[in-house]
Amino acid sequence: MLSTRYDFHTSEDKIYDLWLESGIFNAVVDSSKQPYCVVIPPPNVTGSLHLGHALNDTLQDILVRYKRMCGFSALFQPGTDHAGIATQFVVEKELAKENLTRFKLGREKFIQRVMGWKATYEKRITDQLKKIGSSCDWSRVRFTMDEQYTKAVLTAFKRLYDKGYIYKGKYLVNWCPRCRTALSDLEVIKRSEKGKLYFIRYRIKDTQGKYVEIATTRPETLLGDTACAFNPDDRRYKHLAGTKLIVPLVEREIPLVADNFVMSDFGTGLVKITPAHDFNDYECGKRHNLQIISVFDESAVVNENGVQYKGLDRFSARKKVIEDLESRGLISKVDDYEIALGKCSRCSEILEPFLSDQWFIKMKELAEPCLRVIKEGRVKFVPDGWEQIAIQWLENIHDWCISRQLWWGHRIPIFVCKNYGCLECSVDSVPQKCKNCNGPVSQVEDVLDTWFSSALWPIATLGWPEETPELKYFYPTAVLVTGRDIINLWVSRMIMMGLEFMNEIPFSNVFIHSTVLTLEGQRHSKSKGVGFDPLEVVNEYGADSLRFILCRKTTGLQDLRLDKPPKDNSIVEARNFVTKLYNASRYVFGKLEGVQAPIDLSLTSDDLVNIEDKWIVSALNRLRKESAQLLESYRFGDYAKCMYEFVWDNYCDYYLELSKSSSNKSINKILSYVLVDLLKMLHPVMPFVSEELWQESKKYIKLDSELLIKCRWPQTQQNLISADSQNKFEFVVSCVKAVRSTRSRFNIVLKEPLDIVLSKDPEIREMGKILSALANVRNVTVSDSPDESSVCDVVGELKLFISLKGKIDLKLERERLVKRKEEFESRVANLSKRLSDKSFIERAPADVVEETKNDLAILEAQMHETIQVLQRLG
RNA sequence: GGGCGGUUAGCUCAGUUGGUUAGAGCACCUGCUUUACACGCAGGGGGUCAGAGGUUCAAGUCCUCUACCGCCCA
Repeated sequence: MLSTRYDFHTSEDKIYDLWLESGIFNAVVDSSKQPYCVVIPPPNVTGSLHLGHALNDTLQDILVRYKRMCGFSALFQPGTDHAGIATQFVVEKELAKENLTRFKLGREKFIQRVMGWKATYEKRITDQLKKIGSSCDWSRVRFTMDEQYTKAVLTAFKRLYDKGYIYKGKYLVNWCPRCRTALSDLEVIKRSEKGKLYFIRYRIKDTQGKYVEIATTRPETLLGDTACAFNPDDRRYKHLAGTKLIVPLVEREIPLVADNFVMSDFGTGLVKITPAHDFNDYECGKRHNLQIISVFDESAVVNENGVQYKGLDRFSARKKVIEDLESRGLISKVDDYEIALGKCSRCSEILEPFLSDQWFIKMKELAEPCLRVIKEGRVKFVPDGWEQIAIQWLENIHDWCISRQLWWGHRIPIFVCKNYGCLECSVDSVPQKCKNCNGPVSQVEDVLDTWFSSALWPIATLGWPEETPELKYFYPTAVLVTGRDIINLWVSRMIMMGLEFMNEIPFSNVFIHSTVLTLEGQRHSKSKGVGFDPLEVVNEYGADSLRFILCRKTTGLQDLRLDKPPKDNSIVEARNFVTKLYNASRYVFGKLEGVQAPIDLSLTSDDLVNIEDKWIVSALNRLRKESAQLLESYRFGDYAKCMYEFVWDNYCDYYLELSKSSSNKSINKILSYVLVDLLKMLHPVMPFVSEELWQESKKYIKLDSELLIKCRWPQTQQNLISADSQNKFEFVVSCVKAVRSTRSRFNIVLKEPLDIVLSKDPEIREMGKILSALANVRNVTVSDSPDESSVCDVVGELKLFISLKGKIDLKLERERLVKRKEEFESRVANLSKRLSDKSFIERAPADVVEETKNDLAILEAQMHETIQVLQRLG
């Protein structure tokens, strides 16, 4: 016999091993089956998984397990992402603890260090995924820097390069001075922060005391000013066009130009132009052929162009510049001002626009087909609406800066000739000398943006550029499950690459799940000590509980709030549900214990003797259809909810209770039949406990599969659905509720039997048995003139009298009935009013009018019955 | 500034194409050692559906505006 509580600690590892041994996770290219492939969004090898990963993974695993049970050949593709900047950042932090830097180590040794880190965290991540039950094909784990994967990345690069889509150039890019690399615009976090607006006086050349006043939020960049500008429509400055100004402190002569980008209502309407350190200024500089003077080095420290400020970091430089300006009386005013800042999405450092040599991909050609498949709905976003994020981005697409000045990543396969700078892209071999001039060559130092490699994830994990059987069979994949924050960074780019290299979309559906937040609305973050670690919850409550609650809470909302007890009891709700299922199974097994042969589940209508038997089997068959439909349409929350309600309310509260006194010889068969089905339908969301119970039930029940995970999803049997049985049973349940409610009102314990009288024969023969079992009703008789000491409830279209013989508190009962009566009256009034409204009769559809008339008739009857009962009470 | 989502019970959320009395879980109150389960059973209280206006015979549901919260883009 099983213990009263499910011991997930001993069960989970054991069950997972059982699955592993069975080989069921291993994907098979099987032409007799339909493929179903889900690629996991590869977690970064930076650290351990958080709740967001747990959610992401749970949803995918639910889909994969469901589809596998539907007979698909499933591949749940696991793997991890090398995450260039992020991983390099964490390893550099480790080095710092040892007083080391990557430069001290050198590129090769540094890469070794990172590889060590990767090995540790890749294992940690896969272990975590196993802990929460993911049915990934572990024989196919991929890493974005694997040899095969690297080949895919470099091949993709070369093909794009050969097509002329990749170019190199000196551009102003978003630069992280801490990571010392360029970033793409999508990796910039834009924030608005409190800052200052400085009003600084620039002397007009060839005058002694004449100044103009400019406004800037970054006074230190004046060291690199090469112009000042105003809007050509601004009357205040028109007359000064063409004059020269002198930059304070560096005493450089610069022109005053007119340019449309200047907003006259900003500051004084006059701005300084620093093309090397501001994106707008850079464009302005191009328009006016301005000189570009860079005053920072790659760490944002002032270089020799900043003369006396050389060696100061940008923040100290600002302080010093302000001091010097003030001492010269050149600052006329300082205002508070909200400034827009770009921060590094990895290390939060304030970014600096930086002029440097970078590699870019022309995006127009790639974006167009991607935009088309989204707009045509060939790639469908669920819940719908999220495609707008992609569309908006694709319609304003910018070229993509793909070079990163990092060491950790795929080194750009371009070789530069030292003589003339000739470029050669080579993937298969390392060129020794220049094709054109035989000069010595060296490879570009930069690596590729991580997102360049992850954009290839669906094709590269399946073996591209080789034409592997897996690629042919599993591509395009079925659905991509991910969060909204990487729709553009990742999803759109995967579609582009899929279309470019496979000429086919990578997935037809994109499910965007919620962002997991704490109850207060913060993101869970281990480093900030906010929220909790999913593994901690798995340890305390079991993987099935975590999976269930994440599934249950997956509705269409952009956020999902989840915390740990005692603040948030959701996880307890899930754990209780697991226990409930477990104990219901224990009950069934208890009944089967000692029965000689394992019970055969082939069910015929002969087995369904009682109304509750027909009801539960009918409802079960409806559930088979409903649960499948909900999963097919990604309505995870509703799927969990309908399973929960069926198990708890229908199966446990009613059917199990009734089975205790059932006269049906087939009762054990039906109990088992329903239970086995529930285990199957719960398996996607609660794989461990359902499999554990399946294994246990093998002792008593003839099952069609050794392992639950290998079972076929139950098919709906239309002939077993009976609306009539369900209606009848629901009627009896309302009678049960009426009796229970009366008991509670008059403090009549369950032990004491009650007699009831019905005003009409409801023609449900089993009613007495059910009422007896669920409400301890002794006798049910039919009469419309019950004894004086009865209380009455109107159930459906008849009256239910409960004989109480002196136990009634008349006053209490009268009060209750008056309240009842008033309720009926107001509802009757409502409906009569509606029906007496000519426009309602004329304009509402006939069936609605008919229905309303019916409802009114019933309500009136109920109201009259109630009034009668009241009169009798006196 | 442009686009999107949210606002329903103390909390977290459902509420299908408008149609009787707006639901669930948790929390709360009352009763119960009913041998599957106290991680339980039974009963109960609690909502002017963010606000204003409109469309309609009929609005939590459709339209407009406002407020607040969040996300994306500039």
